[in-house]
Amino acid sequence: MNYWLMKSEPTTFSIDHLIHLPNSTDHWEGVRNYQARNFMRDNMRIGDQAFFYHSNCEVPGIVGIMDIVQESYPDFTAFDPLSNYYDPKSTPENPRWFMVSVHALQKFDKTLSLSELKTYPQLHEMVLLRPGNRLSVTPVSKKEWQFILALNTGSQS
DNA sequence: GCCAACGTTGGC
DNA sequence: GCCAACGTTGGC
Repeated sequence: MNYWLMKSEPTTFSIDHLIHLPNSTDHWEGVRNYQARNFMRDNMRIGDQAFFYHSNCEVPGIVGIMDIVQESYPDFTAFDPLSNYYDPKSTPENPRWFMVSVHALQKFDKTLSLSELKTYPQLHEMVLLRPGNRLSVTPVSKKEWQFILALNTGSQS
């Protein structure tokens, strides 16, 4: 099983949005970066788990946990001229962008902030924390995953 | 809202 | 295939 971190701007799509959908499940739309796409398309498997990360907001950080419930399929928002994610170069015959389906497992009581994550030497190698990293989908090592989960023991909802 | 870092585009 | 110009991301 692999572990991931997936970013979303909460004003666009937050963990609360996800939790309140039927089955707390939705497609993860709008990834328009090749490296992030490749992680989703080539490496994500059903049962993998991912941190839900809020970016570009007051307190950026990890806000909960998801699991992958459907492996990659074409991101249909790319086909919709009315979508913010429309890309005329992606067609149903030859899709360029892909999405997975995610399911919320848990929301943390409190955001595990980026600034706190940066204080732990155990996390210094995290892809998220690498200088200049902007990838919206990044791998998380098993050790990093377990360390972060342990930080939240006792503060889960 | 600023801006550094990075990715993409497109002329040549 | 180089690389300058431009657009985007996302912390601050």
